[in-house]
Amino acid sequence: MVSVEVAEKVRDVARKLGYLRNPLASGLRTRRSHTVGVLIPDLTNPVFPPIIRGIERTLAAHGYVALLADSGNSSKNKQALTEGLLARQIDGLILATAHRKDKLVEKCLDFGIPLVLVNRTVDKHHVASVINDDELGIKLAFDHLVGLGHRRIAFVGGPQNTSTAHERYRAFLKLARLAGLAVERQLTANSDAFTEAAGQSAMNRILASHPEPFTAVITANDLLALGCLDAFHEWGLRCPADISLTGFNHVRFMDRLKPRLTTIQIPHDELGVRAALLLLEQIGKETAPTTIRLKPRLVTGDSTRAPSKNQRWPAADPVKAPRSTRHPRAVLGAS
Amino acid sequence: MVSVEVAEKVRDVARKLGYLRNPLASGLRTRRSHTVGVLIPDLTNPVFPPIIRGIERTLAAHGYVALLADSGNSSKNKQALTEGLLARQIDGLILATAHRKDKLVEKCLDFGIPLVLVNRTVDKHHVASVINDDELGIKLAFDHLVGLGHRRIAFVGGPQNTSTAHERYRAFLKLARLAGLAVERQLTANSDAFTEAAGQSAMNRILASHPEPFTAVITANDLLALGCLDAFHEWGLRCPADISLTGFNHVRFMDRLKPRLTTIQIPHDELGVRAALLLLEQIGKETAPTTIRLKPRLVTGDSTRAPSKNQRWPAADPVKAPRSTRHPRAVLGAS
DNA sequence: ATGAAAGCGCTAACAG
DNA sequence: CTGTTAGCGCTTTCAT
Repeated sequence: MVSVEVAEKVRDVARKLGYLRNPLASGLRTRRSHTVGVLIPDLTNPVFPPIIRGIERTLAAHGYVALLADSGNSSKNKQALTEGLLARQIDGLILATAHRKDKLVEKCLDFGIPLVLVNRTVDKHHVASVINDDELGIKLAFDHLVGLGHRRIAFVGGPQNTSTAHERYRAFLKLARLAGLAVERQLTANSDAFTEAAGQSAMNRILASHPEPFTAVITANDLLALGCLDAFHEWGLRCPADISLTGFNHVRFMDRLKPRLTTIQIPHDELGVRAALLLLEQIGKETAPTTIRLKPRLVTGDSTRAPSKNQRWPAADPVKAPRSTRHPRAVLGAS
Repeated sequence: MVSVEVAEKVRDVARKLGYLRNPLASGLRTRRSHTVGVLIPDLTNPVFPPIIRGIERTLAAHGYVALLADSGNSSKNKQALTEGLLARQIDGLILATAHRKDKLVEKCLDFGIPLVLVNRTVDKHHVASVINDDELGIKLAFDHLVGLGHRRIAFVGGPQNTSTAHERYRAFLKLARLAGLAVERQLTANSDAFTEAAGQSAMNRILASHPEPFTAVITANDLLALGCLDAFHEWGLRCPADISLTGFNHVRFMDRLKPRLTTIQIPHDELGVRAALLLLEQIGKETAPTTIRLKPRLVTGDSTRAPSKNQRWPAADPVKAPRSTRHPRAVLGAS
């Protein structure tokens, strides 16, 4: 070994000459690319940026870099993009796109690449996952509403092929049963996307079934909640005067809406950080698949209040406007 | 050459065996990684996700993949992350972090790597850039307000070391001069970040100088506009009853705020798409640095209306609350 | 035309 | 312990 100061000098000169070690070449030899794939369903969905940020920051701190791929909610893309990532010799993969039964997840497991699911997981929990405690989240909303005196509570859920939507729906049914509330089929509607348009249409379905008046709605997602507000508007219902409403996810700016939305805050940043750490650990050495479940908390706005004695309730269907152009493009969302 | 069908068969078998060409190895030989670095200042700022999405989608369509790095607004990180990206043999670099005089941009130019700036550019425009036409944007807002009858208009700008903030500020001064409006120093304030907190404090400075009443405010960014709303609230001013307000960027959900914000929509997606295309072109062959300037458009909400005959105006400073904890963490924003 | 061989930049295994 | 060499998977060049 040469003296430390000479070594330092060499390094200095190397830097000055603009030498940068080529990690691709070294990776060719060591089969380590120090690169991780991150596949998300839709960057535009406000849920994901903070997660990605957490992932990226943590990876960078460990000398890794993120290959970002946005599937645009298309499973064809998912497939193709993942193949591209794998070909690029990524050391591991973080998927934010998982469905409850997910072909791609199975393939990746078969492939044997270190894999971590974030935000959503699969039914068979044999994959490392970092998710929100959705049951707790719904419980927080439910208890909050019941505490305010609500007894007839409706539910607007998301696509049941995602673990988040499914868990939230199940949690609602369970809590309602435990609390001794009659769970009427009419009072729940699951939409096929986590979007405002889908939420609006779900709430419309509930209201169009002319149920006995209910005083509160729990939704599985903030965007769905926004859609409910649109539906309320159509039917001449006021929030929170006639109906209380809760969201889920605490998307930015929700505290600046007409009624500030009461919602469930999930630790997005930490979700990303923990996912990255879990993956790095797995890359280091074989590990048994863990599921990390982070605790959400309730953020109270003013979209919830005690039920009113003289609730206004629509006598008939609203006059349909020619076309509600509020949501021109159906952008598929996610949670 | 063997027959086409045999070639096809071989490819099929190769796929079935799970063969994926290793682009790292081929890149070692060809000095093409088919990889592009994307450096952004803060993923959490709602301006960037759609830009990145546009970039990522376009790159993917051309067989490229994005190495995403989030500098968290720190220039040390910028430096380090960029070095990491360059070492990884990226074929090109997209920077969304540029300042008007940007050391890093100069370095990258010296390095000779294909470079495209997006959203913001540098003063010496010798770099390929895809930006918004900020002068036009401010003109749209200005003309809208003047058209409504406003004559005394204030301006809240952003950090003048970014081209966006600088252009918007200059455009405002120019338009005011051309329209023959007296431009009082008191009526303009540039904040040091594109955040709600910075906007609030800037508007507070203006109001605390006790200027002759003004009837409208143009801001250089939606988040700054939100901060202005907070300041209005502190001073007992109503928007739009007492003061009209315009934003800039058309951030999502701005159309659901208390007063729906009148703002300037810039084509974020296209910004990303065009930046990616410009970079790919440059990677293909040496090209003269172009600046692409995309056209924004006005989105009218109800934060703007004709000036009121009986405008309410604060007689004294507001009673200071112990501390406005509205913005606990100062998160540096960007535009 | 077809096939063998060299080498991209690096590291790990190997002699010296 | 130090210095040399082979080879990661691919492309390109050079013989055949």
